[in-house]
Amino acid sequence: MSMFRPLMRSLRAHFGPQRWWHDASRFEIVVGALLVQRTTWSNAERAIGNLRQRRILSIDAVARSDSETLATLIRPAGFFRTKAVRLKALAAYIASQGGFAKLDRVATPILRQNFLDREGVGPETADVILGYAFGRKVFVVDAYARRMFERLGVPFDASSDAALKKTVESALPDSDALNEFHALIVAHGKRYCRARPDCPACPLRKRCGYAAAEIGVNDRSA
DNA sequence: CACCAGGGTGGTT
DNA sequence: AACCACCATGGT
Repeated sequence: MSMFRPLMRSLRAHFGPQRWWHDASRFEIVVGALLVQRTTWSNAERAIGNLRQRRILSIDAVARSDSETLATLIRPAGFFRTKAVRLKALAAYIASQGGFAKLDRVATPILRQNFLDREGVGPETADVILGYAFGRKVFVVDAYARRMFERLGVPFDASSDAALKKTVESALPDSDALNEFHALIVAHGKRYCRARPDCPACPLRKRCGYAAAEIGVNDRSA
């Protein structure tokens, strides 16, 4: 069951360190997590750049801005009207709870549910926030992870993200490792598996720098 | 031109 | 529970 560590090592050897949000503020991570939904990071980055230029990258500044202003600024991220309302509400929520310092005292399961209760924050976004902005020991289950593990023949219940999440969280030591693992899985997915069910160029099949046999699991895709 | 990207929500069957 | 339409920009 502990094939995740060797998998992460070979992914890192292949793609190098990812360093998502390495020099970003905690609130910027929250903003990024919401804005990047169903779009590219480059588009989300432009939106964040617009917010920064207008000095609207703090909890209070976003909470005080009107949705129309936010919508204009985050336009490149797509779904901008929807996201503007949700972003403002999310900032207002964090402010209402006394900011990050107070939220840091909340237990992970409770904190996760609190974020899930926000409009526009689903399982993946909540876990990105918990993992990257709060340093909680959380693994982000996304489409890339499910597909990769399925291809590798990792036995997991396809109907339960929670089970897979828990399994990976138990296999890796801390938040940093889980964050890096998720980033590496995304890097792999973007490079090789983008919108291709058969994934002809996928290194998990042939030209694999970290072949399934190498990490001790069965390769179903072969 | 079509298809998709680091999702989530609300409605229908 | 499994679908569906919708949200919308920017890249290929």
